[in-house]
Amino acid sequence: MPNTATLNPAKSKPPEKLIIDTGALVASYPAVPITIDCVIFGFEENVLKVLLIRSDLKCYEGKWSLLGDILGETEQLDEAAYRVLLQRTGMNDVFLQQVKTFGNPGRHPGGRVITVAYCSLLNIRHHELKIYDNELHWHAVKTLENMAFDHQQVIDECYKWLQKRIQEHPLAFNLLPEKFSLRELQNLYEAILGVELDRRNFRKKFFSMDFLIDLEEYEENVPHRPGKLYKFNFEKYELNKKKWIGIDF
Amino acid sequence: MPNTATLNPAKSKPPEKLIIDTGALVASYPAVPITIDCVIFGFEENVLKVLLIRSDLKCYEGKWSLLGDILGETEQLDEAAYRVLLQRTGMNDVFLQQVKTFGNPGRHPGGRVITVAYCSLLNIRHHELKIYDNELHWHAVKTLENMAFDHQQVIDECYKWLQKRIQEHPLAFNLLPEKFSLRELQNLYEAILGVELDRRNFRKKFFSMDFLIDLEEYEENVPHRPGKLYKFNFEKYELNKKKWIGIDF
DNA sequence: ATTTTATTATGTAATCTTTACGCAAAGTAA
DNA sequence: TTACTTTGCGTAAAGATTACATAATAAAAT
Repeated sequence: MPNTATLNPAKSKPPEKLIIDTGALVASYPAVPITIDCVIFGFEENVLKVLLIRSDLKCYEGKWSLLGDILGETEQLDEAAYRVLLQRTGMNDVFLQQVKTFGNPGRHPGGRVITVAYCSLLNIRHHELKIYDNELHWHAVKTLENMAFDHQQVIDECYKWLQKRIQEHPLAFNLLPEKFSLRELQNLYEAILGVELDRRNFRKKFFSMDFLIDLEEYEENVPHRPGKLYKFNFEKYELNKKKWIGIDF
Repeated sequence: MPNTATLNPAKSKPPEKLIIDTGALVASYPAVPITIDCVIFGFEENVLKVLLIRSDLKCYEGKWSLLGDILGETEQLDEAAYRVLLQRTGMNDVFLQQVKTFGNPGRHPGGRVITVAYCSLLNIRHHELKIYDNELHWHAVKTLENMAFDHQQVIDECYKWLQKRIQEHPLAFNLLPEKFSLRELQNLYEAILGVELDRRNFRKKFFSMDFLIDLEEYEENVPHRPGKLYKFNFEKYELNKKKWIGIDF
């Protein structure tokens, strides 16, 4: 027994009988169908959007649904999420992260189905959609309605996750073109967080973090003075990112 | 169609045929057994501990396992996690939160089992264990070994979650007695984060947050000058907690 | 009773960060 | 040319963090 266990010999009892046939054990467990749902965020015209399709269930006729699929029998969860993305959008180089599992017994009209929600971020401009089955389209996150299943709740949770996460991690750059102006970056933060930020302080903050590479290039075809273009230095970020957040709540 | 959908009528196709029999649909899905595993953290003698039992599988004989159980057929995920906690420890007023779902197809020797990991925090002193089946005991998190399944990985993820979370949320107070000294609070942070903190600045930080209630009571039976006791003002925290974190990474 | 020791409690100065602004320069449109 | 918008740079005040100093209190040792 490891030295870390603080045993109480008077009370503690070892397992009654060890199970040998683990296969029979697992076969005796009730099983539940598992799906993966992808909340795919994009950013266009200064609006945060999410990719949705029409539900193909009669009882949700006309309603919108997340991109999802059944988990393959030998598939990893992450693997399945990347597969859903690839099958439904044709894209495979996209940010993706598990956010939360939803298991309300009544969430699917056909019986219990548990879904693992993944959040994904992509640049709408860079990744042109090539598949349009089931009216696959971008919808503004702020004005969603007519969602099938519990997908409004799933999106709400992923949106909250994104709002928090984008403040502490360089997620924004997955939603922007590779070359972006500081104004575009600020518009993205303002749209996602729903706040107004001071232009000059925002700029100062990002320059002080020192992860932006000045490309010495300028915006084109803008109806005003063109801004400088930057790209994010992911290599430098990986080496220098904050380890210590600090106690504060 | 909602005004938020940016349709491309040339390419977009509605669902081919709507599914009416959702029950048959769900019944056709492959199903996977689901378990809930609870990573229950406690704090004792300035060491972060986790509650474990002996595995009752022959192939993991002598190895340690998280407290878990199969998800009931009509049970919510959170509900099942609270049930596991109550059944295995006799406690029901404990902090609990979903952290991550683990679905590696090879993680269980008896076949595919997906587990939803919950993180739980409790005060070892306040909640005396009353059930000791399967050698239920506290183990120091830092020196774990001989874990069954992928439970080392599950604990690692929950520990990382805790390290981050405790800096931004008042979780610490679930691990401490209701009345605590600032020294105890600091010891807890130092043990969980694995850092040394300056006593004077730590104290200043917590006083400036202004969520500690000075009980005008003092420690007893300590072999030195007794420190003042405090409790955490959860009501005030709920009203005044930070909404805006700030961009920083 | 006095001294020693450990620990609590409070303070302060220097540095860094955040916030709230001001203003000149560059490009577009009247 | 002039007005307008937006970029880009700057600065001063307030606030937060860091590093370190010292007095006060209680227990234990002399």
